[in-house]
Amino acid sequence: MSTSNGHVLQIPTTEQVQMLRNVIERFIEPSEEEWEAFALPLRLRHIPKNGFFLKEGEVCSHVGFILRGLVRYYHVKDGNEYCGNFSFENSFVTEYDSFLNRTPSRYSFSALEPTDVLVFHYEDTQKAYHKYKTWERFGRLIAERIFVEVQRRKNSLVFDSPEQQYLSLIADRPKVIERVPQHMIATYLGISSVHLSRIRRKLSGK
Amino acid sequence: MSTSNGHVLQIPTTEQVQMLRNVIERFIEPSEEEWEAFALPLRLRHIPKNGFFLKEGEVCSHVGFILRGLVRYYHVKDGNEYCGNFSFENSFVTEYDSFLNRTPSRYSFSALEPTDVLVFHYEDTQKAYHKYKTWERFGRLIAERIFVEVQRRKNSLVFDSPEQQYLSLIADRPKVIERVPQHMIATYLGISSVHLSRIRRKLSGK
DNA sequence: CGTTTCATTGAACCGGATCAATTCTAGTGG
DNA sequence: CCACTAGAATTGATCCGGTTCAATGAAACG
Repeated sequence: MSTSNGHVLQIPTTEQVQMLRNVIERFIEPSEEEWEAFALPLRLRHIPKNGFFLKEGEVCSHVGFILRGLVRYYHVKDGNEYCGNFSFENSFVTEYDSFLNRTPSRYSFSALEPTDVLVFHYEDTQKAYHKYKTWERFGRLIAERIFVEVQRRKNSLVFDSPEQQYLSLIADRPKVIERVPQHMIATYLGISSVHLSRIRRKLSGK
Repeated sequence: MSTSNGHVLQIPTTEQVQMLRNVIERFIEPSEEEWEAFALPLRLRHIPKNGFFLKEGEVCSHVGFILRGLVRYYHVKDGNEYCGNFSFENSFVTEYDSFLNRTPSRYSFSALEPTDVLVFHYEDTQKAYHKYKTWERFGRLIAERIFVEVQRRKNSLVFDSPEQQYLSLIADRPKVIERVPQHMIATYLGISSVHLSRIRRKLSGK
């Protein structure tokens, strides 16, 4: 089975679907019927290292749930890449702006490691929202959650120095430090890789 | 009638409630029963110029809908105020992080003009969410919308120069230029008021 | 009408960028 | 398994955008 983009989609295993269910049940408790309706259209997609979940200019048609691996999103400006965020296993990934408004994405999403993603299609999410109050609720809770997340990130960009932001990364998101190349972290922090290197040296001398 | 904070709350007029209804019906079409259930707990709150909608350290217990006036939110750091955003009539205002997670707000919200706000209480929103699918849906749509908004803003902070951001403000949000003092716009853009002044001079010379 | 707050302008200074050279590291093929 | 290579990280030297400090000009306001 494959999409119009040429991506190969497969039927996920029970274990894989269970990983997603565990996360979802932190938010809601769907009945068996509700769960079935939701889980049926789920597909598994493998993205090789440096492969794309979404390319700039495409309309984002899926929400992804990362089972394994690491996806970053970035923007290209003047030939340089600027990373917006990094997503790891057990979290969701999508370009919500493009997804919700059916407009071309200005950002690309690529895998920094071999990555497995459970995807569900735009039409299927909308159907689930319309048909089941539970899924409508789940959609709300997720949207609220990611809103708070990006709001905090925005405030951090404005209020915290690059050094403070880096320290917060170490404390709150060690996976980023461990698994993302340094020059990408630098663009995420809005500084040059040279400057990040100097910050690291300064910090290690304490 | 007044809250524990000492804010005076009044019963809104039909016209005032209608203003909110007009906005809401761009998203959903509630039945009369659904509308009544939602509208009943609505209260009107007046905030004088330089008065507060929410103070740093308080838990945000209301969502506000601005009928008239202008509210900004800001953070105090080293004795300086940094504005996060400005909200005008016909838009919603709340500290969603504090509101949803029942944690103290790190930001203050104050009125830059005499402001009238329709407020609904946290408990009432949660009741409406639980009882009616329509309101659950509305909550989702609003959360999605403000997520996209703050996401765009975050990206703009990273990718656009202060000058470009100022030009976007003029083009997309002229009310901010017209009704917000310049030094507050400067902190919103993350630059000093001196620098904003120079940007303006440069632009006016074109 | 004086007082205070806000916007503009000039001068000195500084954080972080850029440019360029040098390790360090990981991946590749022989 | 080692040698080679290309990308990644570090370090030094230089440069520039934007800040801070300080003074002046212009509104807003009691």
